[in-house]
Amino acid sequence: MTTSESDAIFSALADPTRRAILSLIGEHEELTAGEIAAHFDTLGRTAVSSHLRILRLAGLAAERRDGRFRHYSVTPTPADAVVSFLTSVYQNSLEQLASAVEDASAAGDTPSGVAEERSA
Amino acid sequence: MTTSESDAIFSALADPTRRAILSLIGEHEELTAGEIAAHFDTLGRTAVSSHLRILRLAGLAAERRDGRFRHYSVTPTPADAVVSFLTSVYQNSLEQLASAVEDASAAGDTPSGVAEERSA
DNA sequence: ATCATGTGTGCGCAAGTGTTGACAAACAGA
DNA sequence: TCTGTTTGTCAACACTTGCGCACACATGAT
Repeated sequence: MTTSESDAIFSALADPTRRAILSLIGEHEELTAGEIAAHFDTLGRTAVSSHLRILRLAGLAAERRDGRFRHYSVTPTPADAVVSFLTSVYQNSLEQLASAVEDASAAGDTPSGVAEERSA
Repeated sequence: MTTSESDAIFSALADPTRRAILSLIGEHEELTAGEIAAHFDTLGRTAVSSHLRILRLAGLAAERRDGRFRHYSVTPTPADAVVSFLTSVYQNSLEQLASAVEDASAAGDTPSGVAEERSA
């Protein structure tokens, strides 16, 4: 079992633009490539397309082709590789992680924009 | 509000070597830079030192200076930025994430090596 | 004081990554 | 069929990143 899969995921997540795209898609159900590109005036369609390709290959985004449109959505399964990495490293503070997740879950708000760190 | 902090974290996590280092440190309480470097025969000490610097700047690893030694440990606080990003994107499947975390928490084993994806 | 050890840093090189512009493919409408 | 729209892909460029080497710094031992 190689590191290829978690590698792809973490690499994909490394780019702030891709995280922003993923967040953007997450806010909506589905978004076409054009809609996504429209949200980033500092970015060309080619760049967005490249990022979408990487997200797709990493298994973080799904593509649904509908005529000439391509609708993108967030892959329903949370990134297992991310979770298992976190649990392996932070096994000591797992309770904190779990409570943080439940906390955010309880909040259940509609996040707008890229996820930012809080007070930290 | 910049993306600087989560940026640093995700960038740091993007490198498989750095994830391996973080996992390695996580298995032990503390490790000196030399001990860490010794675990990677394909890697020079300089490279390890650079990685440790990046992990430190990202707030993922802590350094304790003891004489001429430098002991590294995993920062007790799990990466909040990671969690809040995941929760923002995967708010729909938050329950899965939470259960996965609790699952791993219940297992409570001593992971050896970098966290790998399971059957996926 | 001198030497040996543990470790970080600056420099240059090789490799990887993102962005852009131009082109091609798939499809809808007239 | 012809045209316009939506989108992906290819080639080229600039930028960034990781690596090893040599050196410097700090500390401990002789």
